[in-house]
Amino acid sequence: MEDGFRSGCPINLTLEVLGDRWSLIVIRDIMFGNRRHFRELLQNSEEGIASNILASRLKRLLEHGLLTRVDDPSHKQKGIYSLTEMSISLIPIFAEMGAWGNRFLPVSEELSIRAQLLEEGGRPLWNDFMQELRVLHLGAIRDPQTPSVFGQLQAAYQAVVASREGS
Amino acid sequence: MEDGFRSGCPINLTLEVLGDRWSLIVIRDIMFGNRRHFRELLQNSEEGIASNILASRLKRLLEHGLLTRVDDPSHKQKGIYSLTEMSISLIPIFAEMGAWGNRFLPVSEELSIRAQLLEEGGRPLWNDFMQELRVLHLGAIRDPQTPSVFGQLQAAYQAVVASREGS
DNA sequence: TTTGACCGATTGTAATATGCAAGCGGTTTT
DNA sequence: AAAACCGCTTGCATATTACAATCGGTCAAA
Repeated sequence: MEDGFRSGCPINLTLEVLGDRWSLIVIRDIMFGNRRHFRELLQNSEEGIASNILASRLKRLLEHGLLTRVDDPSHKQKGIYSLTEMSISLIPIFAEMGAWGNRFLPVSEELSIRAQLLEEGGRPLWNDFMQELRVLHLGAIRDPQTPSVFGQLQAAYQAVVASREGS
Repeated sequence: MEDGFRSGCPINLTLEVLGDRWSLIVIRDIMFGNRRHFRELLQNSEEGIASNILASRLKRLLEHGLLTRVDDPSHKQKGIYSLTEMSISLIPIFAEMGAWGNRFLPVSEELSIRAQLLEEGGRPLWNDFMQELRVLHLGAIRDPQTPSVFGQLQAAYQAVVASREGS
């Protein structure tokens, strides 16, 4: 029974794995921002993660099976980080967290549009997005029927940014 | 713009408010365990929260509007902690976290049954439960039509515990 | 009316996590 | 050959956490 966890409660276990201020941020950036390299995650970070924290979180997420890493064939020092089924399955949690934050916290307009679309799209959209992430990160075969959710989210974000610059 | 938050992203903001190892545990115990006093939260804690951490989390959650506190008329030193609409609205997040933990982490049977029921019940059950929590914590009027979700979850938990003791 | 259990916290101390800046040896680009 | 970039580490200061003991006050029972 004693595996180092505080309790076997599903919510507690989820918190023990993901309940800190950075782990989900890293996964979010890989997932929604398609950042696949260390430097991409470091330099494009909206919240300004420190390099040592990023390094420790990537290591931890690898250990817990939420990410995988392969060498980048185009650059001997780069690694490519990918989501796993475990982290792709976090989409509903991200969607609900985004919806809750949108409702109760002082979100900025351009960063909230994706959360809003995910909430409105509901489970069917989440499933499409998860399938798309399996294609991107797990090498699954893409179904040409389903439109790209990733593209939709990006386009909506760009549209808000553009409209705000124009105003 | 500068309100002390790292960014205006809904997911980041949610993490800044709830992204630690204890805040959601405290809310979970109030919500699913109906613990309303400091000592109840402290002594019945499955994970063994320390008293100073509990005190600081309760204070923080009050400040963020996730809990309210009133004096207990039956005891001059006791306070009664209640959920708010903001924390009751966390039900979908708890449900999704529970479902994810159930699927990917080494949960214990008796503590996972409630997460399983919440997942199977889906949005309609969540809505019933949220309405029930409004009755318990916000003084809303109870609809005698809808059966008690709280009672269902408790009964299922007890049943698992009993069956395990019997085996 | 005394006693002992209980009340919501607070304090002290040590361990751990985080934030920040600089730098590592090496690779790739110019 | 020089400069930019690569993932990642180190050192150090600060903040958060864990753990145990304890606070002054309240309550119920003897």
